[in-house]
Amino acid sequence: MLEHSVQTPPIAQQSPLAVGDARASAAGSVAAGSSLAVSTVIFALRPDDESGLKTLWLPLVRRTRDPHRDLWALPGGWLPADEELAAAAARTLRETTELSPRYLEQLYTFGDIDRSPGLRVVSVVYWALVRSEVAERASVGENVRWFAADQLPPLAFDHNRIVEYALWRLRTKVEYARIAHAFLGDTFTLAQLREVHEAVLQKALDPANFRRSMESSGTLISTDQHVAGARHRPARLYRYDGRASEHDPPGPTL
Amino acid sequence: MLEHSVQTPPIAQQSPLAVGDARASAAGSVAAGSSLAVSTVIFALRPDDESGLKTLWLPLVRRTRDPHRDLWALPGGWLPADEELAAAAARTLRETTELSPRYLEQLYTFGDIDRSPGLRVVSVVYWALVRSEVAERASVGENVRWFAADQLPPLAFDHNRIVEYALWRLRTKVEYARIAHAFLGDTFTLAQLREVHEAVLQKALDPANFRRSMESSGTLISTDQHVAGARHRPARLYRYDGRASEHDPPGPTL
DNA sequence: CCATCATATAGTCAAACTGACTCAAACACC
DNA sequence: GGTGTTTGAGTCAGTTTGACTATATGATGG
Repeated sequence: MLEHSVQTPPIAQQSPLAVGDARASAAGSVAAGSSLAVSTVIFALRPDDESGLKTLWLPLVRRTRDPHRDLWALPGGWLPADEELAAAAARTLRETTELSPRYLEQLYTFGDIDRSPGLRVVSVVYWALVRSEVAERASVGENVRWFAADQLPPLAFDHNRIVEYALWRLRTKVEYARIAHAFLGDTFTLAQLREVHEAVLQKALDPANFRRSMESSGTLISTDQHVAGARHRPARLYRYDGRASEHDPPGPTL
Repeated sequence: MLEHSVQTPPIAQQSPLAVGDARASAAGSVAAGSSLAVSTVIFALRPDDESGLKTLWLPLVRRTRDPHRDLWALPGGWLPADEELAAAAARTLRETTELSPRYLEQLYTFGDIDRSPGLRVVSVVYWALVRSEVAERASVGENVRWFAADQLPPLAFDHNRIVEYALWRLRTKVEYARIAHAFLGDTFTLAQLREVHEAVLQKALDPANFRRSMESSGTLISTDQHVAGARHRPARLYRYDGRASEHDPPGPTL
């Protein structure tokens, strides 16, 4: 287990801003003068209209004021002084989708001077995963809409870049971390779990090899339940082993 | 190259604040009211006084005002409205150590409500690597001192936690990313590079296997120079292949 | 000049891991 | 009861990895 191997993580860059439905907007001046916002990239799996295969989708909100009025943007808002960062991310998620995140993690802090016209805004961006079935019936309104993650229109600020980075992170992380189950219910079949991996990685995986690697990962608990109904051998239901990963560092997840 | 394998990256948590020698300190109120600071965890390799082996060291600054007056803290300060985040990190690094970073990357943004008494402060924290030889003659004054990374005193705010997280990140990243050379000069022997890895990972590595893995990584360019003088076979000098990693996502490094 | 020392560098070997693939099991459906 | 489809077990070869052996080469000291 030495040095170099496969992938090299990212080193993103500052950039956008995030104000879905920001509230107060007076350009207050801090110690040295910057505004702090929190935004969230929310991923869910949905069947593509055409292929029927599941793909990644995310909700965006329409901006109702300048700058970038009428453009779509990531859900977010100014950080209240009395709210934790992750809590603010979870709240904006809930406000736009009426969902609770199954997984929520800080992505990156974007702070380029020029990413927002006029006011300097620093955005702490989180990324979240929500369950597919729940996302199906998630609220959609005039100013909230779900988009296929790889077919986004030009977004406000540099939110396109943020989503790109979040996608990169999701795709690289799903290969070594146990996060795929965040798209599923408490119990699931290996086929369902594999479907998640295939949707995220955008490539087919060998069922037998996938099974082998998941079983050897030690993160699955097999139940004695099976799903019947399909015209083939019933699949066993599994549950995720919630015990903390031995490799995590400092903090918890949420 | 499927799913689960070795390590699971972190999910740090909010926490500290960072004001080495902060400047203005009026508790200005932003859009919703938080102060934004930038801090940097600066790593260098230094020979341990006793063992002579190289270990990780980092510079801290003594706080000259409340809160936590006289405690040691990470270099940092308030974010000027007209300065990029990474630039602010590099500047505080330069101001405290008179060095330029060979490697600089955003670590995490800490923003727990209670991590600073009184004022809510959100700190964007960077981590940096500097060359060992240069760090040797780095400035040290009454209010700046280098500490062994694994023997820190209680620091201001939750800077202890930040350093722990930065250490975790350095140790996991050195195994898959090409960052070890940031501790070295432009050319180096494989023994020197291995020494860096050993110091960071705190374990001995097999010279032959290390060589094999580095050579197969494709990131080393062998020069035709050798270092003579030692009482053994001369070691070849190598240079790092600066071409961008094919696996990086969105942004550059700095 | 030669023996010795210490590390550089090359090569070997077996266990572990991976991707591709085969095959029996088991249920729905006709 | 036969057919179709996916589950779940197992095989096999190629690759990777850790442990280890062996040779190369210059400095040093007699």
